[in-house]
Amino acid sequence: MSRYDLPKAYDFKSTEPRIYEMWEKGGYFQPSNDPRKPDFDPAKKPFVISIPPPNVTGELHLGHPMFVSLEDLMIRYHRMKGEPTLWVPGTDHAGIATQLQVEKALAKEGLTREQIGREEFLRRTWAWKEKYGGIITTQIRRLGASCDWTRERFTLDEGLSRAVREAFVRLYEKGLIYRGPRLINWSPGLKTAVSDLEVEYSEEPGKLYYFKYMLADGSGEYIPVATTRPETILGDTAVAVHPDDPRYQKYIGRKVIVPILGREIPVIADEYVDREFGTGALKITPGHDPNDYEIGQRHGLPVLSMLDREAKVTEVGGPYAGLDRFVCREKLWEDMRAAGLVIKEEPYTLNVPRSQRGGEIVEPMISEQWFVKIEPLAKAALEAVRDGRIRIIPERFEKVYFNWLENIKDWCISRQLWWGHRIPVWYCDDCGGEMCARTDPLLCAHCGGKNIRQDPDVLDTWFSSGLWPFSTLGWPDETPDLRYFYPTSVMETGYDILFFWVARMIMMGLEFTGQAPFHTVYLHGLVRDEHGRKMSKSYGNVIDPLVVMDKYGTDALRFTLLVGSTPGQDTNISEKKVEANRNFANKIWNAGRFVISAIGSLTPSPLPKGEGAGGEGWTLADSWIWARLQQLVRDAERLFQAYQFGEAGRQIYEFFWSEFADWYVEVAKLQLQKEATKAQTAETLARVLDISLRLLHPFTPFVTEELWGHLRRALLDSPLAHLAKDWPEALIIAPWPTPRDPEGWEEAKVADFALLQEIIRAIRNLRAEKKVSPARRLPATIVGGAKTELLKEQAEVIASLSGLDYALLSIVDSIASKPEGAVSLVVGAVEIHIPLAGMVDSQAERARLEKELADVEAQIARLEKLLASDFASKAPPPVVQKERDRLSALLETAEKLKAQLQ
RNA sequence: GGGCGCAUAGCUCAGUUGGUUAGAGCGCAUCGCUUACACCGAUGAGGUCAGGGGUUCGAGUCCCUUUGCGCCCA
Repeated sequence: MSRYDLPKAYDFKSTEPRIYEMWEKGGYFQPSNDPRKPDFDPAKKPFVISIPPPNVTGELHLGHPMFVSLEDLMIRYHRMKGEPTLWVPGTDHAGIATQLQVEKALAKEGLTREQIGREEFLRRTWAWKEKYGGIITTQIRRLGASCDWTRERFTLDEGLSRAVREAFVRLYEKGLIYRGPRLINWSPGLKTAVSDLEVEYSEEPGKLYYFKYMLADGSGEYIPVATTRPETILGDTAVAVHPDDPRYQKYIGRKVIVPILGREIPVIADEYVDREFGTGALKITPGHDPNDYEIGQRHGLPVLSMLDREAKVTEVGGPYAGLDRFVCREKLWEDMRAAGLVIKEEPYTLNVPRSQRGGEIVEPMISEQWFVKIEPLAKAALEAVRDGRIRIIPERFEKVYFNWLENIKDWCISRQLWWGHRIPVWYCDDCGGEMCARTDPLLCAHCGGKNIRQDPDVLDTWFSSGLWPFSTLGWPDETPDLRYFYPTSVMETGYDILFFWVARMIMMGLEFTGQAPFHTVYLHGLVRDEHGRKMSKSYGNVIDPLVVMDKYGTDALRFTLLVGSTPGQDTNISEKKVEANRNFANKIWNAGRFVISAIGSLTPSPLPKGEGAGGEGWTLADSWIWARLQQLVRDAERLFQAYQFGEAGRQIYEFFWSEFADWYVEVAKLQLQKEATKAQTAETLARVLDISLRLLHPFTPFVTEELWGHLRRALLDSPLAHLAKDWPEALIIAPWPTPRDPEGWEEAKVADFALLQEIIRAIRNLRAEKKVSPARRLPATIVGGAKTELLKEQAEVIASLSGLDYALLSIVDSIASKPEGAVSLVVGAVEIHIPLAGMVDSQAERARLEKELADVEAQIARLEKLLASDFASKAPPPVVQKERDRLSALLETAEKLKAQLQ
């Protein structure tokens, strides 16, 4: 195989790993201007993204390729623009998820974490992380991610742990962290608190239970009450009615008796009560319901915890103590029925709070937890978006963001887990003192006692993720990286973690660094299956990105995700789409092969003068493709600036396939056969391919890098070596094409070429309709009118692309009468007569022309009406002119058609 | 209950300062292995841009409204 004899189909399997290694080893992922290096220039403005850290032991799913594609695209674009570019990679420790996996492994050995103890458990978890933690980053590499792996971080590594500690201590010292018993969401299975955000509500069929709250005075009177959770009766401390409810007003201030337990509790009045719901009387369980908790606070009601950490009934439940919450529900209800307290049950749709992790029913309960007083932080975060320091794309998510921050509740940050950042607070058993410290204390700061112990809880993983944009750069130290790369530029992630993560990063960034951590938030949508369904294992519609990449290549997957998505909008993916884009990668490859072989066939010869392809000596096709390419460069740049990456990709795709490959390459085949145009054609092919590959590189980095390398070597070995003399050694750092203003000649050339395309299409269409064999070259007479000169010049192109016989093609200014036995086509002012001896049915031919004339006349009528209306005076002149031009072309066509019908 | 999104060709989707006969991919039909590519090429069929109203010379695009689906928050 000779040097430029490339395989017929693009082989991504052998290419991708090789190219990635070349990039990484070549150091291209590291910023071109680096504070670690001696020639560092602090004045250059960098472009920085911190990766949304995937779970360290997580599995690759389509969400990863989505964010990697978008971020890598932005990073590559800015890198090619010559900006110092840094993409900081890393993973997070995913407290609950990882701990669950390790516990699962333990369970296989018949062990629990309590049995082996905290220390041993953590040792095992670290071992687990070492074993599986590299998988996800390897997979992210496979996606082509050009992040600086020398700066990879992990939320539990030493530096970041110090950042977490520092952040906690600062908030603590500022009085923004407090500990106390509050109503929180408790996960009985995991035995930890979870934050409000980690609870999802699902509508499920259930029952509404109606029963009697007997008056304590022994009158036999009762208040009917409805509840969805009868077991919580055991924790009731009041019954509430609406103050204006005539049914129950008389009971306000009196006492009722808790069923079975016999406790006396008051009847209170509160406007919160919805008179329409149930019976209009509400049982109040402050210990197990957020709304009841608030009512309880208002009325100073006692708070009873009737469930323990495992959601079993406590001693508050008297005879039911020790029962599981759901068993208790049944039992209590039966007992109440026996006691004649049950009124009825009816079917009811419940709103069941479930843990986002694992799906078990979460129990609101009172628990001693750590909280961040969030309001001051939220205020600052609101302000940063309101005043434009941070912009969210798409904009509508700003509203969502405001709404959440305006109604935010204090953040429960403690988790009763072992895997995570331990809360840096110690308690003294001697004096009861509490201390929060940056370094582990040995003695009590208050009494000097040795009997101190650290709070057993760890912090919510999102607490450390919130520090990510600056902790990864070295904070709290004023490192050179932090000084230069912070604030970062764009935060790109899914809209589903706007609250979880983005908002918290903004709050923390402002609080700890005084600066917004990034100026732009770009939110992508969720990836769904081809019919818009959420992917789920149980449904069996999960698409595994690794399988897809094995089958179609990384570029195909990336292109599919990038082009198929709009900011903030969910996107549906199917293998079919990826396959289509695999075909596109192959198209790029083969067009490239063609160009390279054209370059390889060159012998030294002079080139026409003039820059680009608009000047003297360039053919119409040369000028046309150059004009179109320059337009593409302008459009792509505009779209990139507007974060319209998908649209940019589509336009590049369209250009490459439908203009460059389908038309220019076809014309080039002809031009390459002639000595006079051979060199310039190869040059144009090379230049257009080069710029196209640069534009495509952020979308499909592998195939473009590979091909560009071949193109570069082919050029350097050819008489066109000067074209590539300034090119760098790899496409990844090749300059992004600079948009240039049009030079003035473009419009006419594009219009001329469009006429050729129309003529060629008309002839091809005729051939297809008349079933003329593709091999058969047809004679033709083209009557060009004002365009005769142009058509004569382009006769070979027309003949070649439409299958006419060049030797039997005559192009004339005008013609006395239509040739006998010929089929006639009309394209604007141009007539084409093709003799199709024996194939022309004059009857049918006449009908065809008549139909065409009718169409044209309908359009003429429409345009004449339009131009006679206010449109002519009110629309901008260029728009009007366009319609006038169109009309005159139609009039000419009609003219010709009529003549033919005579 | 509040907020947001979506509804465009059989399917999946583009269409961002409103410009006048609406685009792509897949699928479908007919033809073709022409020396870059059958992971291809050529040609074609297919749409009252969810319904109604309004603004405008002009609306898929802006405003109001109805219907259906989805999401977020409470």
